Formats: sequence, structure tokens, C-alpha cells
Amino acid sequence: MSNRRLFWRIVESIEKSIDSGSYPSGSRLPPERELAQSFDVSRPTIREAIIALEVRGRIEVKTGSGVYVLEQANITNPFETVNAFEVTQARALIEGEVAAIAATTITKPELKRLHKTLLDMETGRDIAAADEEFHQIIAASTRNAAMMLSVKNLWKLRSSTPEIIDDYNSVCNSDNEKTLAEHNAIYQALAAGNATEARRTMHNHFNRLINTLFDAVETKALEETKRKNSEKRDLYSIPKVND
Amino acid sequence: MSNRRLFWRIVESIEKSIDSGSYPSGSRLPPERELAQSFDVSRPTIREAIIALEVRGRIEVKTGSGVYVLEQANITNPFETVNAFEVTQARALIEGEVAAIAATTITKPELKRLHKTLLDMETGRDIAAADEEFHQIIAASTRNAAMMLSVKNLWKLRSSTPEIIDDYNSVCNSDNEKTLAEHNAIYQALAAGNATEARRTMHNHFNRLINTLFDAVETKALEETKRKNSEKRDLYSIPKVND
DNA sequence: AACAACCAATTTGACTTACCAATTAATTTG
DNA sequence: CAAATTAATTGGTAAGTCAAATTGGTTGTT
Repeated sequence: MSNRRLFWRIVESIEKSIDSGSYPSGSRLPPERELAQSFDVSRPTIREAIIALEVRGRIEVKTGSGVYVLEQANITNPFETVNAFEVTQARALIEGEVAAIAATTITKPELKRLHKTLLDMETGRDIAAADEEFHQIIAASTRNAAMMLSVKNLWKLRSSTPEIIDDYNSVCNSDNEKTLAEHNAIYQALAAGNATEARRTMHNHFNRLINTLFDAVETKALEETKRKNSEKRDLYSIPKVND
Repeated sequence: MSNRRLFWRIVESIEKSIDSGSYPSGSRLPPERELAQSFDVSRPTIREAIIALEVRGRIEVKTGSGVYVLEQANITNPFETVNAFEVTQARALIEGEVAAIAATTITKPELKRLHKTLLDMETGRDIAAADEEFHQIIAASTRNAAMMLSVKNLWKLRSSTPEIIDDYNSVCNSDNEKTLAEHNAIYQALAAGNATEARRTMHNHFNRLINTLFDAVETKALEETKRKNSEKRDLYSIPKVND
């Protein structure tokens, strides 16, 4: 695997040094020639690494002055500011409406594929995949690319944040039958073309998830955290649509 | 202005050649030595440019073989598959729920800021900005980062797709008073803490937008397109929540 | 004759060494 | 204090060696 070109090794090494704080943002990197010596490579190689880091937006090169570490004006990465409850509430509301639309737009072939995900989940081979496909099919059946995109983005959020994955796993693994039953209820509502019921069953699905999440979190949390979450329970529970 | 380093010029030139189709994806670029000659620069400079393009994900370097143009496996670029109606329907449903939540979570300072956007819109300085801020404040008041993100993504979709911008412009410019009135109705519902009314007024806001969009599109569309859109009108209109 | 396997020449990128030019920033000097 | 000088640093080039991949021909087998 050492067929990777040399400069990548330098890029990784320097990037690690930046991340670890050895080169704080705003500071200047050692001169090219010094780096070349310390990495035991030629100067052109160092320059290649520097250019790679520059294109990546990690550093800035000032001719005649030096190479400076840039502020990681962050990609406003949402993966650290969003918690599992927020994602679940958002999914509940959005996918609730999606289901309501889908109840009137879903086709028979789509219903068939939807039913297949239920069977897949029952046999228990790849439950996560069956889960994702279930929600994906419903989103697609709205014929609205913008809504599909919204659903997909939230799923990505759910499946890319370590903390959220943890929380979900501790819930899903134990409650497969419940998930399956809820999916089935949603499927029945969609098959019947009942928008209100589709929304209700979808809300029900996520509401159970939220409450189970709270229990799971509470179990492993300290008392302080407990109090906070109890306050949040009201905030994040899904309001009744007909009130 | 030519203090830009040489390799950037090469990067731009090659990138332009790729985009213009001179080097279709999968094809091989000329060898380093040839490029150096044709650009009248040294080989290291060409190599720097190639590395920059590689980091950008435009090309792939195969040692001993050549430099190959990569497929621009576009980030499933949604900006070309989503139309104005889809975005508006999605916004209606999502922001409808957002408004319903916000009705119970919005604070007085936020209501104050919300009211300010109404005044801004009335004076008519930067209407688009006031519009965006209005919807942004409501989303933020839910205290749910995932929902804020969803709203923001849809706004980005709306404001980054040329076609959609066109459609929106042809609508908004003519109907400022209506937009303002609807925003005001939403504001009143939020101030009153009435979730159902907040949702209804938000739906109303977007419903008017959708129908105006259809009229605008119909006006400039051919007869064939007319028929299609009429069929779509049912599909995209927002269903009543209480049915 | 057709096909496969092998081998060597060629092409191509990977990297180095060595050198000079241009720019910037600090220092000296008038 | 301002201008000139100097040191430090990056910008760019030239020429060459090495290693990997391709190419095309040769050979041997079917």
C-alpha cells in the first residue's frame, strides 16, 4: 500500500500536526527547506504537499513570507450540533406529512416493494437496510424530489453522527417487533389511501422512538442529565395535529 | 495581479478544457512533459497543477500510465431535478409543522425580531432578505437544529436554482402586499401561541405561492405544457390537515 | 492459422539535486 | 523618520535517475 505517492504522507502528517494543535491556526509552518529536511524528502515534494493542503483549504501560502495555517471556518458541520431527539422530531413531522401525501399518490408497485421491506425485516437479515428502504419508498412515492431530499438528508444526519447511531442502536435492537408492527400500520394506512391515518401512524412510530430514546439515555445518564431531559420531553414530543 | 502562482493558471486552463469537453471523462491527459512544453512551464509546475486538480477530485493519476479525467459523479446535484412546485410544496408542509411547533416555543425577543422583518418588508428595502429572515427566525425558534437545517436546505434549493429563482421572481415582485399580509397573519398566530392557526396561515402562504406560480408558468408556457400543469395542480396542492 | 504467454523496449509518472529569481519583512543607515 | 540594504522565504526551472505500466513483438503451443 506504499504505492501511494510521497506527498500524501506529508499531507497527512502535517494535517495531523495542525489538528493536534502543534501548528495553531494563524501560525506559520516551518520553511519548505526545513520541512524537506525533517521529512527527508526533496523540496518539490514538500511543495506538492503544501499545494494539496492549500487546495483543501487548510493553509495559505504567502509568497516570500511563509505558509500559514488557516482558521477552519467550519463547514458549519451539523453533525455536532444536532442530537438524536432533534433528528427524530424532525423526521416525525416531515415524514408524517410525507406519509399523508403518499397515501394519495403511492402506486401498487410501490406498495408491493413496501410490503417486501416488511418481510425483510421480519426475517431479520439486514434490518437497518429494510428500515431505510421503507422510509425511502414512501418519500419517493410523493413524486416530490424536494421532499425526498429532505427525508434523505435527515437519514444521513441520523446515520452519520456517532452519538445518534449509538442512541438508535440501543433502541432498535431491542424493539424490532414494535418497529415492525408500526411499519405495518403505516403500510396499511397507505394501502387504504387514508392520509390522516398514515400521518397518525407515522407520528406514532417516531413518538415511540423518541420516548424509548429518552428512557435509553436516562438509563445511562447521570442525574443532572436526567433532569434536563425530563424538561426536554415536553419540548420534543410531537403535538397532536388536530387540536 | 499576476502574483498568483503559476500552477493556478494551469489548473484553470486544464479545468476549462475538461469542462468544455476537450478532455472527456475517462480520457487521458497529455503526458507531463508534453503539457510542460505546450504551457511553456517546467514539469514540476505541471505536476503541481495536476496535484491540485487531483485534490479537487477532477482527475486521477495512475503511475506509469497517465492522468485520467474522472467522472464528475455529481453530488447527485439536486439543483437540476427539482422544480419550483416541488420546493414550494415541501416548504409548505415542513414550514407548516415548524410554525406549529414555534407557536408554543417562540420567545418574546424572537417575536420582536420577527415583527421587525415585517416592517423591513413594508419599507421595501431588501425584500428578499426580510423574507429569508422571517422564515429563518421561525425555524430557529423551534430549538430544533435538524428542522432548522431542513428549512435552510430548502431555502438554498430555492435560491440556487436559476429556474426556480425566475419563477419566484415573476411571482414575488408583483405580490408584495399579499406576501406581507400573509407574513403578518403568521406572525399574529405565533404571537397568540395558536399552533393550528400558525400551521394554517403558513400553508395558506405557500398555497397562494403555488397557485400564482402555476399561473405565471401557464402564461409563458405553450399549450402542451399547460395541460401537463393542470394535471399537476391536484398533485401539488396542499391537502387539508383536518380531513 | 490462432491464441496465449513471455520478454524487452518505450512511455510515463515519481522523485531528487542544484541553481537562480522574486517577494516580503526586518535591519541598517543616512 | 525614511530610504536603502540585507536576510529569510517562497517561486520557478533544468536535468537527470528511478520505477511502474503499456506496448509490441517473439516464441511456443494448440
